[in-house]
Formats: sequence, structure tokens, C-alpha cells
Amino acid sequence: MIVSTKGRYALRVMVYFVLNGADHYIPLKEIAEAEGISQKYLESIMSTLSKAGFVDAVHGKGGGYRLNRSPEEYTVGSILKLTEGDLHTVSCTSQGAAACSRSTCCHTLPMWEKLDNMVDEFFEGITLADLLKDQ
Amino acid sequence: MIVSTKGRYALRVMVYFVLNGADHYIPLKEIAEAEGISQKYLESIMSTLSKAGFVDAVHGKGGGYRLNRSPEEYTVGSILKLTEGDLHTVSCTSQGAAACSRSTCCHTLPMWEKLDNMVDEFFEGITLADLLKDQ
DNA sequence: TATATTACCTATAGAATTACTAGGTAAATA
DNA sequence: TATTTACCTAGTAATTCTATAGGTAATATA
Repeated sequence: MIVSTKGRYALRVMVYFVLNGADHYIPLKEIAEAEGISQKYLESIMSTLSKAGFVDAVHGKGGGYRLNRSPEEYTVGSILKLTEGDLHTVSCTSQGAAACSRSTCCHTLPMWEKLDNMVDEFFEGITLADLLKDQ
Repeated sequence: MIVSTKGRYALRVMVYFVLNGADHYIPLKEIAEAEGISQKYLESIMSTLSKAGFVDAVHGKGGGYRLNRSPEEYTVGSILKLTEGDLHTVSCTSQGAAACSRSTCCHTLPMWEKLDNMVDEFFEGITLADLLKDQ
């Protein structure tokens, strides 16, 4: 598993914004119900998106969240990296990980790095707008 | 993280066989020490490889494990699928998972499926022999 | 001003998975 | 018979994932 619920929910929420009103604020409660996601859990995801400036937030009645860019300007990669922390495919290439003592002679490390690059390019090559095009 | 220690260790062990004697049996203890892997933990990994017929095993002195094919005949994909169970990138596309009720209208599902295919092709396109070639 | 509605914040907890350990039995060789 | 190896079942510590609980702060409306 490379992407947990956090990243998947975040993507679905962002798609929801594109489909349901770029012109008004949508309260978290509505999104949670529509997407079948726990309201409290979604709070922490929206908090991440909001702090990073991916969405605008407004308190009180009529408030909620809203995209602040066009769908073409959000890459799937940027959303997943934000919510997942990082997208490395093995702990060897993970940022927090201590450098492996075998890295200089490991015959598999180059493969993991290549895979990481491939996955990164894959996600960075898809925007929210792309997700809505028919496959 | 898409590949855990189990799959990574399995790969390193298979590479070890290629580099250290295709002509004789190597005891688990030697591999564990050389690769810095817990002996007991490695037992469960070798058991998986052995049961699946990826290696031959012989008891007693002079025994151990040995590859039974040439390095070109092992794909990284086959080794990882065996030891990791499956290589799906999200739970949505995982085999054990119940079909998601949103799958018919989910805008992200096609992307996950595409990624799964890409990862599968990546790993199936690499053999043990490839891992030893200079990058 | 009071109330409802929304976002925002910190902390905790249950479930699942990962990574490993413990303690044996069975087979082969010397 | 002793040693060396693989093979087997079970348990456990650590970590990560997936939430839940219980509040505070900001905004709009009556």
C-alpha cells in the first residue's frame, strides 16, 4: 500500500470541490456525508489542506471550504505528498530513514530509486482536471 | 510504502544466491549474518520461497538453500508478489478488499488501476540478472 | 446581543500490520 | 550418536493507520 485513506480521501474531497461548486464555500459536514467519510477524521485532512493553502476556509454560516485555484493547477502528486507525508515505495528511500549501511553496495537500491521516480512522475503528471476526463 | 522488509529481504537473499554460489547449498545462518538479517525472521521468508519452489532446500550438514533456475528466470515481480502477498498501491484495488460501493462512479479508481499496472510491469520487467548489471 | 453554524485545536484509543522472537521437531550427514 | 541443517507453530513488541472525544474560536443571522 502506497497511499492510505488520508491521501485517498483528500483526493476525493478535492474532486468533490471541482464537481460541486467552485463558486461557493462547502461545509465539511456536507462533504463528509456525501463522500461517506467520518466527519472528525475529515477534519484533520481538511486542516492539512487548509494550512498548506490548498483550499480557502471561512467560519460560520455560509462558510466552509473552497478551492482557490483552477483544477488544472492541482497535481495529484502535490495533494498526496502533502497528506501522506511522502510517497516513497520502500523505507530505504524514505526521507526520515537513516541511510542504510549497505546503500553503497546494495544491488536493489537503484531499482527502488527508479521506482520512486516513476511513481512521482506518474502522480505529478495528473491534475484534478485530468481525473474528471473520461478514461 | 509498497514493499516491506519481507520483500526487500527476499530480494537481497536471492541476489546473495546469485553472487555466492549457484553450485552449492548455502545455510540460512550464513545468509542472515552476511546480510545482517535476523536469523529467525529470515526463516519465515526462506520457508515461503522454498514452499513456492523458488529455491531448493536440503537438511543437514552441507545443506541449506540454492536457486533452482538461472537468474534470468526470476522476475523481481514474482519474488515480491510471493513474499508481500500482493503489490497493490491502494486498498481499493487490493484483492482481499470488498468492492468499494463507489467504484462505479469513483473518479480516482482508474488512476489507481493504472498505477497498479505500471508498478506490476515495472517489477515484472526486471530479473535477478538485471539487478546485477551496472546501472 | 444571543444563537446557530462553521472551522480549528489537542489529545486519546482501537485496530491492523509489521517486524521480529521463542521454543520446539524432523531430516540429513559424519 | 552428535551435529548440523531445515521446518513448524505460536506469541509479542513496535509501529502505523484510522479514527474518536471534547473542547475553543470565528462568523453570520435573527
